[in-house]
Amino acid sequence: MTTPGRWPAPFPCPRTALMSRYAPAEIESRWQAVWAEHETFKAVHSANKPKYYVLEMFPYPSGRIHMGHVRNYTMGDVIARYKLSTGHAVLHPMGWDAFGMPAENAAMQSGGHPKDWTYQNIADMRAQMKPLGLSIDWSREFATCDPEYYGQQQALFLDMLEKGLVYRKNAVVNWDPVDMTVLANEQVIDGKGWRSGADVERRELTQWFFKISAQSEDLLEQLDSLDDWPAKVKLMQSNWIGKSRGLQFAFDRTDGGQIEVYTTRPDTLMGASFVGISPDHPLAKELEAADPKVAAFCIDARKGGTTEEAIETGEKLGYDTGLRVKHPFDPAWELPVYIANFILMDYGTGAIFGCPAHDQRDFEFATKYGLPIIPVFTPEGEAEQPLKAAFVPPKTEPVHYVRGFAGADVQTGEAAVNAAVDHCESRGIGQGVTKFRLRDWGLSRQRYWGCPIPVIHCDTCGVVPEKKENLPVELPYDVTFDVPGNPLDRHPTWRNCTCPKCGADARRETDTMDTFVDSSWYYARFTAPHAKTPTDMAEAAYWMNVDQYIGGIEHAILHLLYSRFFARAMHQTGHLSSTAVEPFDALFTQGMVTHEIYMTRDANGRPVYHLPEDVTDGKLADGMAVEIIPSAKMSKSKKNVVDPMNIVATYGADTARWFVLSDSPPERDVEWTASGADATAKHLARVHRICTEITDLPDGTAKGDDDLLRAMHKAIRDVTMGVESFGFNAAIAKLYAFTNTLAKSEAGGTAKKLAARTLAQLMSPMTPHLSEELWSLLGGSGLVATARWPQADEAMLVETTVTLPIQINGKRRSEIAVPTDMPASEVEKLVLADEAVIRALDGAAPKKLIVVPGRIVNIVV
RNA sequence: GCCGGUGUGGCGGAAUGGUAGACGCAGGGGAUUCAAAAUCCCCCGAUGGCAACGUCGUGUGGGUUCGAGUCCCUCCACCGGCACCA
Repeated sequence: MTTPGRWPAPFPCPRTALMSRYAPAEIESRWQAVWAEHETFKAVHSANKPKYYVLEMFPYPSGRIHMGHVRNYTMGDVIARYKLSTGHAVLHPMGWDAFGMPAENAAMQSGGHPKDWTYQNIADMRAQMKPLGLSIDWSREFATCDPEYYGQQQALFLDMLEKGLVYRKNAVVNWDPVDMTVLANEQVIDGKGWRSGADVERRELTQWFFKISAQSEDLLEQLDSLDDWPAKVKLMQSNWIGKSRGLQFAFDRTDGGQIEVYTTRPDTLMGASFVGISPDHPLAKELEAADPKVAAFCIDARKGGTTEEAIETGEKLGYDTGLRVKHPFDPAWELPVYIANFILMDYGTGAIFGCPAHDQRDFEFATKYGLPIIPVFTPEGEAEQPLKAAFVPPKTEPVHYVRGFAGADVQTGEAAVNAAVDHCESRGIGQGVTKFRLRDWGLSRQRYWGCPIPVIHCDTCGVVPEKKENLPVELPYDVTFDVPGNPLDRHPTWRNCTCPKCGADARRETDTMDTFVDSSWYYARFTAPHAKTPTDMAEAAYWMNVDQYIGGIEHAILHLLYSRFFARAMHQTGHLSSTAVEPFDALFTQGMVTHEIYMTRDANGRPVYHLPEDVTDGKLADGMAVEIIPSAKMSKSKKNVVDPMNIVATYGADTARWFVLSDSPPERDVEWTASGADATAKHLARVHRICTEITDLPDGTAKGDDDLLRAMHKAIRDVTMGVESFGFNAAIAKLYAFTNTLAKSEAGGTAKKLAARTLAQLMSPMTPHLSEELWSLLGGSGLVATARWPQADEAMLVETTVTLPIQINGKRRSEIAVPTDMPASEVEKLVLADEAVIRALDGAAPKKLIVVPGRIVNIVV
C-alpha cells in the first residue's frame, strides 16, 4: 500500500508531497494576514451577543518579550479564542504599563530620554508579539505614558480629590543623604543606597495619599463574593487588610501626661514589662529636641530602609527615656518607657506595651535590656516555667491563664481578648477598637517618568487643583538626568505657573504618581480607549467586568487590592457603575517560566554565566564543562533566558504556544527545555502529516468508525473541560491521546475526516495557525477561529462495563470487569469467587466488604 | 521575622479520599532503509525472583480512615509578597 504524501513514494504527487511538509513560517504569516484582513478579533459591542472580556496583566515595555509573556498571553488567548467560538463578543486588548523607573535608569546610564526609550521598546515588543498570532484587538492598544491616557488619569485624580478620596500627610521615605534623593525599596541594598553606598535614613516627607483605608471593611467583606478567585489570593488580601479587635487605652505617666497605646492582646496586660514608642512618635520628637542623647539614639533608630522586612529582621534597638508609666490595674506598678526602632508610627497609635512572654520581638527586646519576662498563660495542663522563647500559640487554641483577669482560667486567646476588652471597658480603662492593618496608599513619587499630579501650590490659596480644561498636564520633554533627583523639581518654566484660582505666581506639584495608579484602572479604559472622559459609561456597562483576569501571583496583594479600590473610587466619582466595583470576576494566577543556569568561573573565581544556546551537553563550544544550577526564573543577569523570537524563528509560534501550555499545570512554574521544544515541533508535524494523509482518503465507512467517534466525543468533552478549567496541560495530554487513537484508527475515510477536523478544531485555541491550515485542507467551512465549538454527544460517552480494582486490606490484588449498573450484592459475589481473591484470602473470612459502585472493592480481613 | 504557596520515577508532570506514575521528554531494544534522516512498534520507579509473584515507594516524622500523593499536626527545603521593582 502506498501512502500518499510520504517520501519517497512510487508515484509521488508533487503537490501533495509539498503540502505534507509542515512549514510553520509560511502557514503562520498567511493565516495572520487572513485574520487581519477579516478583522476577526476586533471587539464589537453587539447587543444580541453575550460578551466576554479576557485580560492578561499588561506588560512593562522592557524592550524584549520573554517566555513568561508568551505563556501569560497564550493562556489568555486560549480562553479568548474558545469564547469566540462559543458565540461571545470577545474583548481581548493589549496595552503597555509604560511609566516607571527603568526608563529613567536607562536615561542615566546611556543618556537617552525616557520617552524615546519607552516608545522604542513598545515598538520592539509589539513587533515581537504579533508573530505569536494572539487574538488581540490591536485597535484598542494604548500606553499609560500616552498623554491621552494619563490626562484622563489626572481627571480621575481631580474627581477623587473633590470627593475627599485624596489627601496629604507626612510619611517616611528612604533617603540617600549623599545623593540627596529618595530611593525606591529595591534601590536600598543592605541598608545602603545602591549608587552612593551611604547609609539610608528614614525621613519624613509630605506626600499625597489615597484613602484606601476608609474602604477596609468593604474590601475585606467583598472578598467573599469573589467565587472565582484563588482562595490563597483572598487569604493573602484578607491578612493584608488585617482586621483585628483590640483595646486602646492610655497609660498615665508618673510625671503627668499620658501615652495612648493600642494592643491586639489586652489579655496579656498582666505580663506587661515596658512601654515602647516609635521614634516618630510626638513624645519621642519632644524628647529628641530637648536631649542630645535621645537625638543621637533617634538618628540611629532611623537608619535603614522603610520596608517591614528591614524593620522586622533588623537589630532591635531601644532607649530608656527614664519616663515611667503606671500599670492601669496597679498604680504602684511602674513600667519604663522605651523608644524602639521596630515600632511603626503608621500602625495603631505608634505606641505599644511589650509582653515579652508572648511576643518573640518583645522577648528579644526584654532579654537584651534586662526587662522582666512574666508569663500570662501556659500550655493547657503544663505548669509555669521559665521561658527560653516567647510562647505564642494560635489565638484559636485554648491555654491556661495563670495571670488572667477576665474570662475562664482555660480559654482561647480569642475569647480572652474579648473578655479582657469587656473587663477593661467596664472599669473605664480604654475601649475596644477594631483596627485594620491596611494603611492609606501613598501615591507620591519624587520622579520624572510618571503621571504628573495635577495640582498647583499657591502661597495664598494653598493647594489648588488644576482646571480640567488644562489637562493633560504634560511632562516636559526638555529634561536631563545628569544629577540625581527629580528633573521636574529643577525645571523652571514647567514648575513655575500661575494659580488657577487667584492668578498669582505659583508652583506646580512636581511629584508624579506611583505606577500602580496607572495599572489600577487600565482595564476600564480598554472598554473605550479614546473616550474624552476616563470611561464611556455605555461601553463600560457592556464590557465590564473583566470575565477572566490572568497574571502573576506576585500581584496577589498590591495591584489587585489597588484595582479593587480604584473601581470603587471610579464608581463614587461616576465613572463606573455599581456593578463594576469588583472589576475582576475571575482571576487566574500563572507560574513563571524557568530555565537551568549555566555557569563557569573566571580566573578570580567569580561566576560567569552562559546562554543556553551556547551550551551543548553540558559543555561550551571550546569543550569546557559548565556548572548547572537548578532552574530559576529567567533573568538577563543569569543569562538563563530563551528568546521567544528565536523559538518562533526556528519552530514557529504554534510550537512555542503549545509547549508553554503543555507539561506543567498553568499555575505552576514551567521549565523550558530545548528537547521539549523539539518534541513539540515533531508532534505538530506529525499531526500535520496524519491530517494531510487523511485528506486524500476516499469517503466511506469501516468497522473502526464507532471506536473512533467515541474517542472523538470523549476528546471533545475532556478538552472542553480542560480549557474551561485552566487545565491546559491536561487538555493537551488528551489531545496527544486522541492523536494516537486517530493515527491507529481503522475507521473509514468519512469518520476519519470528521475526527481530523475535530482534532484541528480542538487544537485551535493552542495552535491557531496549524489548525486553520488543517481545517481548510479538511474541508471545514470558513475560519476555524469563528467556527462553532464542537459539542460532545452524551450518547457516545456512555460506558457499559467498568473495571473494578479489588483491594485486600487496602492493597490491590486483582480486578474484575462488571456491567456499570450491576448491584453491589452481585459484585460482592463475583469478587469472592475471584481466583486471585481466593488465593490471597487463603481461607480467611473477610471481616468487611466495601463496594464503592463504579470505583473499587476493598476486602478487610 | 511575618503572610501565602510548592515538594510524586532520570526529567516535566497525571491521579472527585478509591489500581500511584496518565500524557510527554530522555534512555534501551526492534522494524523500515544500500545507508542515513524521518517514521513505526515494544520496554522503561526501586528491589528480590527463571517465572508466577512478592517487598518497598509521592520531602521528614507522626495521626485520622476499610483505604491517604490527596485530610490533620510537626519539622525540612525551595518559591512569591511584605506597602517606592513592575
